[in-house]
Amino acid sequence: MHRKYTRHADREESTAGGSPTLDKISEFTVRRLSTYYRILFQLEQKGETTVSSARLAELCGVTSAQVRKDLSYFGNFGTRGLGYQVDDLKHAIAGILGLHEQWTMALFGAGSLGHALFFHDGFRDDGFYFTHVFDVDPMKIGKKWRGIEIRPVSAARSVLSETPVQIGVVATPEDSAQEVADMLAELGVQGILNFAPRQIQVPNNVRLRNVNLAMALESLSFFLSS
Amino acid sequence: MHRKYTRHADREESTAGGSPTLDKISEFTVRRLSTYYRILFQLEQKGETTVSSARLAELCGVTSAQVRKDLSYFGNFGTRGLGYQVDDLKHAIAGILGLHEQWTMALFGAGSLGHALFFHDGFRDDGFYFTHVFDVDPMKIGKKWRGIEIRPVSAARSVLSETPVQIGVVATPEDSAQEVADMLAELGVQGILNFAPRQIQVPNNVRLRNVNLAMALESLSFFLSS
DNA sequence: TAGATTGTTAATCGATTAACAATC
DNA sequence: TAGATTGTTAATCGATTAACAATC
Repeated sequence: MHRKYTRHADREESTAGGSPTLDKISEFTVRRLSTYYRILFQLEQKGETTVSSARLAELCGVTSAQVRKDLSYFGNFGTRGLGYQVDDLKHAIAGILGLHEQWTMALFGAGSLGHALFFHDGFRDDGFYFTHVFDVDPMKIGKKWRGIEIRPVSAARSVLSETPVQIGVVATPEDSAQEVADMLAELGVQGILNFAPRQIQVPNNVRLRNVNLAMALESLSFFLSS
Repeated sequence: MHRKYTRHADREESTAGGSPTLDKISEFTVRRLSTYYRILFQLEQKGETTVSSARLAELCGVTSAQVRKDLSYFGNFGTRGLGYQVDDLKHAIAGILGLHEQWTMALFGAGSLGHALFFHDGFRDDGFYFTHVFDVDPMKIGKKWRGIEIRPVSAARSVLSETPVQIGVVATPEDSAQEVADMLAELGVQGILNFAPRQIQVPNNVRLRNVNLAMALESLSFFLSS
């Protein structure tokens, strides 16, 4: 659909009937695309209309060759001699990252982390919407967040069968993370974003991303303690 | 101190008078050490006393060679034929990551993200303690979190000169992130953990880690939209 | 046209892995 | 001792970068 794999797709026959070899793109490239996107956003706000790979690279802390290489996997977005149109490139990257679509998400765990995620503006700006919130705490059940009622986890299976979501966000204590993940997988979510500090197992057809808040601090203290 | 660089340190003269070539260790290795640490913690809780590199690797989703190689940068922690003592290895990795030390942190931004970070147990378990909280919102200033009073950001400079911290945690709106970072750098913090979705600049003597909550979702939607 | 900058190739760099001698 | 598993080397793999022809 929105992807164009100039090099790979044109060269060799696309592997096994299916989507165009997504796996050729590394996690590194995807992460950098997120960064380019954010910086382009800021450049646009500042009123800049064009940007070179060198300038974009400088702002993102990478090399200009890296920027051009990353983009080249998806198409030709620039003009030789001139650089890139900020708005066009931003729009193109949004498309590549899937941010033109609307994503629905169910939140598990309405503790302080769940609360922070639910009200995090960055998600909605990107097209990610929480449509359900579940918790086990009777004190929380029944409350409403932006009009969405917090419901018991025990109701999740039937609720989500009725009105499915694409992504499950796990912000429960670590003990219940795997249980929740199992249910989400069974219900057919496409992806799980896990904030519980525990390795969770999911079947192959579910995409998993783990975010561990302590890890960044541990990396920091490693480099600080010397 | 707690580091032993068998290969590097023994081979070549340690570069320029200083700590033993920390820069030889990649960010990848450090991140995996965090994962090993967490898994070892869980193994210990389950009562397991020894573990092989193969088993540890399986639980962490890496290869056994990777595990042994990562550890080999810091010393010999295992016994040929037998594997590793769970408690010893866990303790050794904690030392490597600097988790035996106590780290003091100042939190900037007492919004819902700041709140979640402040009350995140994982940090204290690792030896990271918030000792100060700052915000600009008059509604929040004066409140206490676990006995710590939320103070105006304008007071941060004098407060932190008086009682310094090692790490600054930025959970402000993105507009003020750079200002806060500048002040923290000036006050001589060693590291900054930034949760604001904005690239911030810091001088070379300050270690910076950015955590962008949206990035994990964007990576997810990239792989889902096909 | 001359200067600038892309898209892409080939070279380099660094991280991962396979393999195995050392040794419990 | 025989079997298991480490620590380490050398081979492989993949990601980054330098360089440049294409071209605005």
